Amino acid sequence: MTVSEVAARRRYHHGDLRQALITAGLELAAENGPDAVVLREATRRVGVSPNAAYRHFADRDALLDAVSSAATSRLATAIDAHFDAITHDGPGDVARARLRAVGTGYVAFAVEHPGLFRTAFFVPSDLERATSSEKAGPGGRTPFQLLTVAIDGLVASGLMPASRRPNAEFLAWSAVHGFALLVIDGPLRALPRGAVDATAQRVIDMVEAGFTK
Amino acid sequence: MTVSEVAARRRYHHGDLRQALITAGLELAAENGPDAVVLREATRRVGVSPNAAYRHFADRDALLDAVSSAATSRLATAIDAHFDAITHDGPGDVARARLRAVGTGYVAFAVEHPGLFRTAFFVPSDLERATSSEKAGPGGRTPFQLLTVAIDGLVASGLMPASRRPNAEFLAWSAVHGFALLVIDGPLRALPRGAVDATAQRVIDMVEAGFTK
DNA sequence: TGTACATCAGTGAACGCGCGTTCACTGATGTAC
DNA sequence: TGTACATCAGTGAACGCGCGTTCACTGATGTAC
Repeated sequence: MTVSEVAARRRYHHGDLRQALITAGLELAAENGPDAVVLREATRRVGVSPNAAYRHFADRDALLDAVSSAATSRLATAIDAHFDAITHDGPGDVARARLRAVGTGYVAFAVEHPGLFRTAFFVPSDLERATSSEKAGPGGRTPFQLLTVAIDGLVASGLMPASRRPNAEFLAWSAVHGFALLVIDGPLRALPRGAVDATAQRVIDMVEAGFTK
Repeated sequence: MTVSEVAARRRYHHGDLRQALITAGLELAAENGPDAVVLREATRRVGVSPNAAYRHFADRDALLDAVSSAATSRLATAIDAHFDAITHDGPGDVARARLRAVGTGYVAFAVEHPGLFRTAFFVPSDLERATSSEKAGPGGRTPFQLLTVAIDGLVASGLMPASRRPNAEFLAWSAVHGFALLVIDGPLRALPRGAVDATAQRVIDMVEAGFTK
C-alpha cells in the first residue's frame, strides 16, 4: 500500500472506491475463487463500511461481475505476453506459434492463478460479453479474440482448411480449458509443474492435428 | 415415494438413513450443483432432524464426498449405455466407436444433468480415488476406466501408435470435459441442443485426429 | 472571492437468514442368559 | 420364551458465524450567484 493509498483511505471520500473494491475482490478471487468474492470482506479490506459498496455496485453480484471481467482482462494480459514473444520466420510458423502461445498462456495462467482463472470463467452471461472491452488486455483484445486471431492465421497461411474454420475457437478452447481444470480442480492436481507443461503441449498438438490434419 | 419408504420414515429408526441422505443429496446436486448439497436441507427432505446425519457422516464434507461418488457412478452408467449400444464390424470400427461413445455419453450427461456433472467432478482427492468402486457403473467400471478401455482398443487395433498411448486419457478427457463446461457453465450456454451435439462430434473428431494422426 | 445549498459518498446500527455443529436427551433394537 | 440391559439411532433446543442488505444519518464536495 503506497502512501497515497493510505491517505486516500483516511479521507472520508475514498477517491476511487469502485476500483479499490474491484482490486480487493481480485485479491479474494485469487485466494479462494469466485465464491470468496464477498462484499463485506472486500469493504473490510478497503477499510470502508459494508454498505459503502452500494454506492458503486447494485449488489454483490454486480461486484462479482466486475471482478470476473477484471480477472479475464488479466488472463488476456498473460496471453498477450506469450503472443508478443513470438519471432518465428514464415507465415505458417507464426500462425502455429500463435495458436500454441494462446494455449500455453491460458494453461500457465490457470496454474499460476487458479482462483483468478475460475473467476474469469465465471460469466453468468453469453458470448457477446466475452468480447466486452473491460475483459481485454493491453493489446485491446480479450482472450477469445486472441484465439480467433490465431486460428484465422492458420487458415490464412493455408495450414487449415477453411471448411473447418467455423466455430473452431470452441474446439481449441474446449481442449485447453478442460486440461486447465483437470490440473487445478481435477485429478491432475498433484502433477508436478514440468509434467503439466509437457502435457499441455500434447494437448495443443492434438488441437493442431485436428485443425491442420 | 413408495409406501414402504413412507413407513420407513415414520419409524423412529429410519432403516437406511445413510442411503436416503445420499439420495436426497443427489437431488440437491441435480438441482443446483455441489454447493447445494447442504446437510440441513438433505435431512429436511428425508424427514429427519439435522443432527441425525452425524450418525452416518463425519461432517458435511463427508456427505458431499459420498454424493459426488454416487454422481460419478451415474455418469458411468450413462456412458455404459452408449458403450453397450455399439455393434460395428471390424476391430478398428469398434475401437473408434468406443472412444466416440465415451465422449458422446460424457457430454450428453453433462448437458442433461449439469448439477450432477459438476458434483461428480468435484473430487477433492487425487487420481487413485477416480477408480474407486463406488464411482463405477453397472459394468463395474468408472468413467475413467471406460475411457482407458476405449483408448487401449485404439492401440490394439493398430489405429493409434503406442508411442502416443501414455496418459492419452488426459488429452481426450480435457477436450470433452472442457467442451461440457463451455456448454453448461460457459459461453455456449445458449447453444441449442442440436448444435451442442454436432459440435461435440467435432471435438471428438479432433481427439481422434490427435490420437490416430 | 465568499457563501448557500444541493448533491454525492460515506457511516453506524441493525435485520433476518440459513448454515454447520454440539449438547444432553430418549426411544428402539437386539443380544445374553 | 421371557426379560434385563447395553447399544444404537434418533430428537429438540441451542450456539455462533458471516453473510447480504436496509435504514436513517452525516460529513465532504462542488456549483450558482
